[in-house]
Amino acid sequence: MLSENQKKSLKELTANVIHYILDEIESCRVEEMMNDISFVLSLYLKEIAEMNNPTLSELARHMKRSKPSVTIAVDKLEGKGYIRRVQSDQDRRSSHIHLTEKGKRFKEAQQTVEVKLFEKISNTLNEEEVKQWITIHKKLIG
Amino acid sequence: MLSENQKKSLKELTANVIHYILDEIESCRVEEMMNDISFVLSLYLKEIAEMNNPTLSELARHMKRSKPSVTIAVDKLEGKGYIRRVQSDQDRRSSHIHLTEKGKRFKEAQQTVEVKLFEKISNTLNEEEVKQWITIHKKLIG
DNA sequence: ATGTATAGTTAGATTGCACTAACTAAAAAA
DNA sequence: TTTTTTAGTTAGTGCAATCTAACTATACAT
Repeated sequence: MLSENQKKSLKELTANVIHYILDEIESCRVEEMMNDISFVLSLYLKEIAEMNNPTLSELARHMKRSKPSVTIAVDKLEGKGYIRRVQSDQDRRSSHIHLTEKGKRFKEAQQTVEVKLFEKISNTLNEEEVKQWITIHKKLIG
Repeated sequence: MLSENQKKSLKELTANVIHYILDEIESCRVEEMMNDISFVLSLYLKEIAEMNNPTLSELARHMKRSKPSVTIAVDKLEGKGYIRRVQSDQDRRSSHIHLTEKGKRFKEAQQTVEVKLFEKISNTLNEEEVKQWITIHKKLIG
């Protein structure tokens, strides 16, 4: 069992860790392309990057948006050069949404937070602590 | 030095940890009051909760928004019962923005992510691992 | 006391993103 | 073959959030 003091310290630290991560994410977002595309468009792009060349309908289902809304978002992302539509061979009605090189760069930029955390861990902790970190987080999220 | 395999594993795990946290945050937000106030209003409310009964101008400065924008946001939050304006004793032009009980409940709801992580750590890890977690994260964010 | 600066609001315009309804074209089912 | 379903777009609407400009009322400085 943890003592009350340990609990208090742990609570504060978890709060700080969350804020640390959120701040990192925020600063990445601001740096990257917040002046080029809106927050909402970045969510669409993120979802596209995570799915595997989805069709517009699949994307609409995943994001729980109407198809007209998604059409407009995809139009904008295509206009900005982040994605392109590639007509399906199987179904001539539908297109698959592919990331362009610019879109892939966005995806990498999104990963910056992970990379930062990874580097922080590699650079800050010694080997033993890294092993502990891995063991602990496998348990936590597993 | 870490081996290539260890690096790979660590990279994957950091990415998973970030996603885990983001998913938790997302689910909290959706559960709580996303049907009552918009994402943007929740950012205003969060900032108000973090500041100490700010005036409208102070809030505008902190959020880098124009005063008319903030006026409207504060009107909405007041209309929804999350905050109230309290006229300043020193300066009759200005009001301080106070959280209502409902607003305070929002603040607590925002803290749910931290609480969840705290509980996850307390419940999942043994005492030794908790100590390691604390040591490691103090180093990481310190 | 008079002039300038500050706190906040109102008015009006713009933009982004969401929706429904109605449509076209293709696919699937009858 | 004809009917029904599906993929996606277009048109039209509404709301949220932002801005600037102009305003009122108070505070501060000269």
